[in-house]
Amino acid sequence: MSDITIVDIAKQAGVSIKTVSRVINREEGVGPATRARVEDLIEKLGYRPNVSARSLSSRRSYLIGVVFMRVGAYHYVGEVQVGAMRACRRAGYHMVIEQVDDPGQARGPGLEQALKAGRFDGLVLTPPVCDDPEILAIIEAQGLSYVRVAPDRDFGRSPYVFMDDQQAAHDMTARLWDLGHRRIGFIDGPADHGSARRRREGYMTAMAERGARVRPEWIAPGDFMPLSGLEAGDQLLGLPEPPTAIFAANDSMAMGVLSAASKRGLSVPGDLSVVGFDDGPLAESSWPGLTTVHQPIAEMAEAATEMLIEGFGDPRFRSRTAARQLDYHIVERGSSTSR
Amino acid sequence: MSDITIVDIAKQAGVSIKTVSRVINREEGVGPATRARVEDLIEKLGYRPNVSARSLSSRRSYLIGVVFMRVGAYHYVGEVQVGAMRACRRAGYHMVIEQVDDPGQARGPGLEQALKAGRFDGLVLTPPVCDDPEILAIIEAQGLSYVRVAPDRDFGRSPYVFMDDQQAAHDMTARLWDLGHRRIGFIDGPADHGSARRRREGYMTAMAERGARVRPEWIAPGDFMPLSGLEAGDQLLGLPEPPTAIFAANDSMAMGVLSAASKRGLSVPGDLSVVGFDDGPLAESSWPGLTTVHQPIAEMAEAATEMLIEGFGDPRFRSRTAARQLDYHIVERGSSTSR
DNA sequence: AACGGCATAGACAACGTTGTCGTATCGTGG
DNA sequence: CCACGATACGACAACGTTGTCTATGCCGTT
Repeated sequence: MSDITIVDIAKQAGVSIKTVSRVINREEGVGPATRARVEDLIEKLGYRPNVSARSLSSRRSYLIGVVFMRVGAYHYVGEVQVGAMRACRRAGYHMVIEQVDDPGQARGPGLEQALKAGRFDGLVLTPPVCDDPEILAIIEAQGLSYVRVAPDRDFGRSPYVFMDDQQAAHDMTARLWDLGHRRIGFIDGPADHGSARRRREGYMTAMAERGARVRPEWIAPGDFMPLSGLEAGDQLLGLPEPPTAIFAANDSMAMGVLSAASKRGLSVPGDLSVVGFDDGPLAESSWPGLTTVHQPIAEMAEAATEMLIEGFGDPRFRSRTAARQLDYHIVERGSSTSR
Repeated sequence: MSDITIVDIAKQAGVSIKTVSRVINREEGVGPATRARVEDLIEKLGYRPNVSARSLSSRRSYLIGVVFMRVGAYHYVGEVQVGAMRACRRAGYHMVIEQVDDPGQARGPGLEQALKAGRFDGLVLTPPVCDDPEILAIIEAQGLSYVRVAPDRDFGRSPYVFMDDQQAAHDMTARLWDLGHRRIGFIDGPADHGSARRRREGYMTAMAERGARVRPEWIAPGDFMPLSGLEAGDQLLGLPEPPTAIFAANDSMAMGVLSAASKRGLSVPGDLSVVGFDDGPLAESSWPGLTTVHQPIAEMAEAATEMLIEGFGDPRFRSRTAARQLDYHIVERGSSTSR
């Protein structure tokens, strides 16, 4: 156990504990010589301030909560954690993760209690938690700062980080077009899902810009799960004039399309190009590898955490509707090729 | 912000703060009437003890660190977190996650600093961190309690939780045998990976018990990645007398085998049965669904966290070589059938 | 009646840091 | 040479809890 305290450092340096405190916190009012002496001692003894004492006194916990819901892909949450962790480390914060299993649980012993315990200097919220009005209300009632990652609405409610799903889908569609594909199918996501909607619109816009008439039967419904991709793919490939390329609104459904193709004995990308959206682990591990849009999830979480930390001390933080946009990019793998 | 403190409760209840403290901590020495009155008041005012003050005074942080390395599957880490979170919630602990990106980083600003800050009542270590001697040394130097999940060696070094990989692989092999398969291929994992070795041994034992001679070419090398599964599958299916069933040492490689089969125009499970190990998200999302061994990852992490929390206060905790074994089960999906 | 023991409760000092305010010391301008 | 402001530092009281020690009341026993 790290038994040395600020008092030990102060004694050995021949200064008061307050001076040591000043050095630790990079406050001014310490002469260069004194500062150096104290810093050396801290280094030498391997002293680390006790975080509990620190937060008790300063009313800051140096703790950031990352709130998420366990839906579908572990991948998303995992990437968020990686990014948030990077930012936390840099700023000397720790990261506590808080899981909300279902909206009802928010008021149970879970989230609310955790928030009330007086921890957390701020929160990073990920979808779909960041769009849950009940949870937002609880958080705001506690007076906590928070930043949202890829929120779907209430953009003015807090700072947030996002990427342009629509433009990304547009680019991907344009890419297929440039490869010579003209009959391009699209597999939609859940109806109430904002990202899914934006992706569909990107597809539609790109097609329209190129003077292509999107036939209604080219757009098949899906729910982001692989099985729905299989069914939708089956449906599209069963058309009298089937598409030569299929753009699924996420990777999982694209995987389903690969299965559908294999069921019909079609080779990918020879007979059919398939592209997805997300660049999750599935995209790499499928065969052939999936051409898809890379979402910078870790980077978005990192940026969000950064914004949060920078905003501490600013009382008007919550109303500052800062937003940061990050870039996607298209990852070319084996599942798409020119016609 | 939760501005009410133990003092407010004490005043309103007409008792001393110490008595309130006793109620909170379920200590004895409080009369039933007093206890009830205090409890009501706590409930009514929504009071939650300030964790910083608590840990400063009690030298307990009510914080548990989950240490992991970001390798391969998000799924594993995700499940670990789910399980550990359950145990933490029950016991009123919070969960801080600490990522070790590579062994070298352990001594960098990352893990060691985090540990020194005097946080963490204990740690839960997951593979492969739990087998890293350097990291274990750092942790032990801090005098921290820890429990390992599925360690691969040094079993006497700390309490741990595990499942019987060998028996599971044995059962799975027996199952294929009972379905009528006689030529059963096996795709191995990385050479230095303990679980992989145990799974192979389970397969070998089961075959041997049934009097089957395992031809060397039935065992193909792999590295737990899907591509290696594809190659190994290709190799096995290219044999003059190809196996009728392939058992891959993990799900990712089993996915590769599915691709290999589809490349050769073989239908699964009609022409070939394929089974895996892990029951990760791939197993559900593949087509056909993968028959596989379900590893109770979340449950193992939960048990480990429980052991950790129960062990607090026991100074000889680390040397208590308690171990808890959890059960696997086989999940039947569409990728295997009788011959 | 006196006493010991138990159940219940409170007073007070930690815990290790930061915030507030006070005080030397020093250089500088008048 | 003095007044004065800046600079560098320290004393001391928070912060909200728990740990330790002590006090009170009540019961049963002798």
